[in-house]
Amino acid sequence: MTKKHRSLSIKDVAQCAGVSVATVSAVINKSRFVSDELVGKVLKAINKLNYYPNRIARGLKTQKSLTVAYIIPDINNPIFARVARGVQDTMEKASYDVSLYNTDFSDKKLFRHLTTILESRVRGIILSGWHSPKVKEAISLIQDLSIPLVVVHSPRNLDNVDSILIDDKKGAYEATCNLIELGHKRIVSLGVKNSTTSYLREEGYKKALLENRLRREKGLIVRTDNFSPDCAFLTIRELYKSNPSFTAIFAHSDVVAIGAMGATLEKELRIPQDISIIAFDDTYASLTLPKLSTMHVPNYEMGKRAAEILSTRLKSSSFNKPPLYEEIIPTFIEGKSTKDLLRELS
Amino acid sequence: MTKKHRSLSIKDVAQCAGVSVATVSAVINKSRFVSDELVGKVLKAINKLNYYPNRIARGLKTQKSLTVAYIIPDINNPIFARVARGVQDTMEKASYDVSLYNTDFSDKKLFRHLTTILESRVRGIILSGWHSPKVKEAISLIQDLSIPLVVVHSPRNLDNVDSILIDDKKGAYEATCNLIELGHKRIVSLGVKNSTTSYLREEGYKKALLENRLRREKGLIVRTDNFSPDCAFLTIRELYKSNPSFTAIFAHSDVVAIGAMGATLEKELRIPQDISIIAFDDTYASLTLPKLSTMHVPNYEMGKRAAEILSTRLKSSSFNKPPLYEEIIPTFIEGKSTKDLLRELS
DNA sequence: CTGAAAGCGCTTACAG
DNA sequence: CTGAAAGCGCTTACAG
Repeated sequence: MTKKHRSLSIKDVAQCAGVSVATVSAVINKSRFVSDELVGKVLKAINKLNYYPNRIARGLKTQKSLTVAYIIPDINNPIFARVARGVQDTMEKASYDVSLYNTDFSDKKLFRHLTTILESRVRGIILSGWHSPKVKEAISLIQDLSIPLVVVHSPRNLDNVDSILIDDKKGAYEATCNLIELGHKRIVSLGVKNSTTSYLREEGYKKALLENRLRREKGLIVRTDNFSPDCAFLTIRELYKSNPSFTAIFAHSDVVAIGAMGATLEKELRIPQDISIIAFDDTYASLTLPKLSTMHVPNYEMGKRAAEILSTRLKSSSFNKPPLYEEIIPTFIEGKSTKDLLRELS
Repeated sequence: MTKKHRSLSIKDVAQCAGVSVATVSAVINKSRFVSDELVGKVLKAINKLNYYPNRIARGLKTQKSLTVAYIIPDINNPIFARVARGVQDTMEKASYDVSLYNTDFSDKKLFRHLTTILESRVRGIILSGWHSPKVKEAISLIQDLSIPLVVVHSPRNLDNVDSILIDDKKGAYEATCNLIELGHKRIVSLGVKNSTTSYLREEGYKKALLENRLRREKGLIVRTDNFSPDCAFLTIRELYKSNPSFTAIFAHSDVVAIGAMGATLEKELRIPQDISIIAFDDTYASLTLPKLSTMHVPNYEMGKRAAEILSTRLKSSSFNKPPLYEEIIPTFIEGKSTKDLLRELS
């Protein structure tokens, strides 16, 4: 249609409206008073030409871009997808775009993306997920360029950066107490190897046993290879063979809980009549049969909060305030996978 | 640290290296020969200053941005999350960024985002998901500005735009045939109201019955209110009361299949011994107990393909080629939710 | 109340 | 082989 492939500029509008570019700019941005007459002319020209102001050029001139970067391991993980929505919805209100970068837990990808991000002169960065130790290096890189950064679901050993994360230990403590209150005494902790998150959840489990004067049995603390149902299935199947003396399982995530459910069913035990299961995350809990009781992690809200903090930092007034550190406590969601042993006895 | 809050420019580098900006530009972009000596100086300066070239400025000058927009209903839907990864991974290789926009099926949001997108002078757009009829208007808007567009999982009634979608009818036909081959004769079609996708899947179901000379029973074709397990649960529970004469269910998605599983279990029937279930999408199929047999939709690959097509369009040579229309056939994934009735008989 | 002009950080002919 | 200068599309003092 259009002969030249260049998109329209403010000059074209100015010419069409018979005014100066300064005036066009002023009416677009309402940055200074313009007489009704000229406003009318400009608006007419904009409509006639189907003109969209060029954000890029504006960003170059004003030295501020209107995009923020959101870095995660993988958008296919529902945890990050939910955080992402929280981030998007909030930044959108402040009329920012958000560009998404998946690292797949790879340092190489992380740093490659970081280069792009820094070249893109984003206004701020939100980083989430448990990356490798090198993430510290990445963070310094960002901070050296004094780009506002907030971190969610992050490693704990960071300081000097706004962080928002889950109180894993407390959540696990509450999950375990829940089981104990139902009368369970022999409770499995189904964790995952090499995961800080899982490590903390195990700590919470231990604390709950301790406080309730229950014996901690080494054999009931198991760790599977990764956050997948299949690994967890094998681990719990094995446990049924070697040490089938438990009545409940605290699974460190919904995903591993699903594996535990499979092994339990295979053993021809019923959930919750024979075995109670409580999970963590609330990603898939509402889709299982029976529905899993789980510790709900408010990922959407965490993303929202992260974006709010970032927005605040972006208003330069609060640029130098001390870093925020917010720890969110998961809440118990009752499903159908836990049973009250005491009620049965009475 | 840095006194001025402006980020570094090519000028700073030029000055530090004692060369002209043209030379700095040349070494960064390898756009013309530069003597080893000057290359060395420039590189040293870049490192010393910790300089990142400004993509925005480059985009302004070259009249091409390096970002594409990806518009979807909701990143929390695993279908779109998977497509998104396909898009990201592919665009990334071509060193594009992708900005993500969620519409939640709202026209208002769609058009608001579109404004932002057009102002951002993105290089191309990928649109996916079943939006309202207004999506046609959105598409013309994009095409009027001759911005390359490809559409995935889209309405079917579009022409003149690169499209990549699922052959729902064929997939459903194969799912149903699968059940028929296993000896099932009374098969439920569990669909969803007001969904084109589901409508097409129902067509495939009917075709399979017809070709296999099975009677089509009105009572076995049910439609639930939306793609949620709970609605499907109620619908199938109702069906067990009113017309419990079937041995298999073709569920139009994994999510509704989960509801059907719940109702089946509630009725104290076993899957697959008493009732076979086959689903569609392969979003949650691998997480259910038993694992659902399902029709796998290669969302990642579709996103990848969409991005490839977009990349090709971006090379202006193929700018005017006729629009592509690719229909992908889902593949059967065997789970544990279907049973061979015939084998039992023999 | 409005316009002419400088400049944001780049790239790219054009000289030399 | 390299530099000076114009210009991408804006915004914003500075005049008037």
